[in-house]
Amino acid sequence: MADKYDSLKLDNQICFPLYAVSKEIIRKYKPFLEEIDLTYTQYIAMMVLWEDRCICVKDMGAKLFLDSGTLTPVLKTLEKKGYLTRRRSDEDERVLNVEVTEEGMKLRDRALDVPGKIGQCIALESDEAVSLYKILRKMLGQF
Amino acid sequence: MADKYDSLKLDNQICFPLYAVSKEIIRKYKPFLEEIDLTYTQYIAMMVLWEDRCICVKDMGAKLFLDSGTLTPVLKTLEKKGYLTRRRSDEDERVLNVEVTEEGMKLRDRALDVPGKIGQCIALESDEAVSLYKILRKMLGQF
DNA sequence: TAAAATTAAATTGCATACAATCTAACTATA
DNA sequence: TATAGTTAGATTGTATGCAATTTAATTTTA
Repeated sequence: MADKYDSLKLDNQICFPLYAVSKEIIRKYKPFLEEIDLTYTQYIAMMVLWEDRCICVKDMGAKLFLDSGTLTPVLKTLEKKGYLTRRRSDEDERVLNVEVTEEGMKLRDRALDVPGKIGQCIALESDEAVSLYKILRKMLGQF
Repeated sequence: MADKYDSLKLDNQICFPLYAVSKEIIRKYKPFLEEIDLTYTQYIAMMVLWEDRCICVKDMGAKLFLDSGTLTPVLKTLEKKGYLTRRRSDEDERVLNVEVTEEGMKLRDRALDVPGKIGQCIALESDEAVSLYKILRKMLGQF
């Protein structure tokens, strides 16, 4: 029954369904986020700003698990859209502070129904959602 | 305590940790997969071929949740590496059959220790791994 | 304090992802 | 059976994502 290659079967992977589910959910976000002219990456960047108002690229990267190679173009796009400003720190010129604009804060109200819409797409029992959340958070803590 | 914007906090998202954990694990794969000259996407494509030997692009896409826009260049790269052949079906010229080569099958032996190495990086209790797997599979089934 | 080391972003190069479009081939139907 | 519709892959364009490198600024250290 069991052969030495079982561990390489797609159905026995734990990472693959993680990868696939993640992509599929982000795909579900697309139509809702398009209504407020954001991509998923832009959306999570704005989430950070909606909470922190002003944060440097490094700290935002730490929260989002993204490096400057990814964040720089995303933040430049959001700046062009008028949702944030980018300004070097006065104390340390290496640091770039990203600050949400009034327009950026207004966007939050337009995003308010996105989480609910996504919740409807996922359809997990609440106990499943809780344990999924806990396990993922535990894993994130290990990185 | 609770405000109307709570649902938009990064810490209250279920998709974000899914997205972040998925990326971080794929990053963990990188050094192990580099030893056998594969990227993660190439690795899961090879996994399908190690099981099925010959499969068309559409069916592989259904298994991997990837479309031809992603798969075509991945399969062309794997063809260049000599791990598979690409040939139009005789019965239906629209269909492209992808078949693993002997060289591609040899690669499976070199990949045998990858799952174990990744398992050590993840460090989940076995009950957590089981419920994570079950929940993700259930979600995948809904797409 | 001058040189070395470190740090934060930006840049470059490569590999995905995916929507939208295109092309060729097959199928259904009037 | 001619035509409309459908299907499978490939292509195009845009947006990530990340490793590696670069640049400028700051910190450490000899």
